[in-house]
Amino acid sequence: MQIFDTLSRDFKELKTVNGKRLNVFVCGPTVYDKPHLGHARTYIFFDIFIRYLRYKGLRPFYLMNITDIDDKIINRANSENVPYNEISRRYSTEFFKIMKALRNESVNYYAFATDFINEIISQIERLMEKGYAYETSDGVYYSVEKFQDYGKLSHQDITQLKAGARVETNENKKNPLDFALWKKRKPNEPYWNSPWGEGRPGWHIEDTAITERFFGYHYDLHGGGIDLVFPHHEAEIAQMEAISGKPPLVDYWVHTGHLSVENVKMSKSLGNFITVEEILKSYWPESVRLMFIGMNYRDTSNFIMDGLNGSQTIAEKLTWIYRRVADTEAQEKENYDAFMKEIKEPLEKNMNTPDSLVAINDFIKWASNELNKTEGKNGEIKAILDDLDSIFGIVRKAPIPEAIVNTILEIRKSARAKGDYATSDKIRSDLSKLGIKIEDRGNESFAWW
RNA sequence: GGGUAGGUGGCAGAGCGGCGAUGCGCGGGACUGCAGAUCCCGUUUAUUGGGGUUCGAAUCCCCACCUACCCUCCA
Repeated sequence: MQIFDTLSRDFKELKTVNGKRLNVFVCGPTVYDKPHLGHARTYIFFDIFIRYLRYKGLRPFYLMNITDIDDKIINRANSENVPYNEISRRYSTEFFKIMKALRNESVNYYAFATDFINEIISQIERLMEKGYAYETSDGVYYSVEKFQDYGKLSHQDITQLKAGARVETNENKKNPLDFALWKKRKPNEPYWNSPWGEGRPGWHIEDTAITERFFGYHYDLHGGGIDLVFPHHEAEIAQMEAISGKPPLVDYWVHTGHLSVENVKMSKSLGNFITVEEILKSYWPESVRLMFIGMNYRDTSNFIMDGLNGSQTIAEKLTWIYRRVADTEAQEKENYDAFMKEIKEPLEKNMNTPDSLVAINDFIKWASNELNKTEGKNGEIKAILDDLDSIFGIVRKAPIPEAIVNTILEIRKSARAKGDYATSDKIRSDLSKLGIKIEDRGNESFAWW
């Protein structure tokens, strides 16, 4: 399949160097607040990407870091007057809860930065030995001028960066672009011991320490939000390739576009951050996923409520179909082959999920028609739904006590037979409030949820 | 100022040299006790602007304008 690589600015054929194994690292969150829709966008995309690779028969190892020590975490801890690790524990727990709620289940391992302090120190020591790092009164810094390729990922010219950028003022640094590998302890800050005294790791070094431990000097694919390209991923390249002397760090750099809300950039100051928690109070995770499937992952996209409402409609159609065939045995026959081909093909072209959605809609239309005519195609419909769910996670299979629902339907049926529509309508509307929809087809009724 | 990615109907969003998809929304009809779902029809000239290449351009080239992201933490 083809995938767009940020470094080469081109589509590249995805090849593995290790048979079916594919080592993948995606930048996880800094856990100092609740996840918002932008996080959902990025992590749902990578979840579907990995699910699809597995569906294809590859064996990706999906590694994600959790930044559990950082200025933001410390600030939040100070403002709440609690230890830093209470903040990181609270919001990492929240993050995992949200990931599960969104049906992002493909991560193999979450690596907490603070569990890799030894690896971090080891990397900094090696950078010092090789002359890429220097110590100052407040920390250890990476000297970007020592690394010839600095800027290659974001296609920046270091001298140009100096020219216009607002750069942090730090008298101790040789170059304003130099970034911290180790930050020496200030009063009331958490710390670990190191050859440079008590302190804590810089942000960029966490990720290379973790990936070196799991994957070594080189791995297949690195993902994250577009905003991380510079300086974060640039710094990762500088660190690991300087240490190893064996570029490249990774073969494919994959970045997701940002999400705005009702045409306004999401930001704390504007107060328009929409948390995933809030959205999931009113919408199914399947709907949220379908909404993002309808967007190209690389585009800067705009979230509008109408769009999510539309996705909810599609999610409900899929569920309606699923309920009708839930008890059927899956059959992978000709219609299954034809629809799955149409659905998979766009994914081969840089995960063009909007085009897959077209094929999914074709399937919905076909399946609805078939279900109105005959039961002959139910097995194939079931097989397609199973695959759709394993690739995209968009088929809702909520467990509801069917026996009870069926009993209620029987009661309602006799009410209708007597022409007692007041009762039958009340049952219908009450169940609807519980998320159970009833449809009448002649004398018989069908329930779904 | 520098870098990068883009500009297609009310909204979302494909197509990337040869009738401009698809979904949502909206309008109408069939069906229904009603509703929902489903089905059918419609939504009349939607490709930022201007040049160029070509028999033919949304698609390739040039110019302009506009947008987003990055150059500070950010998915």
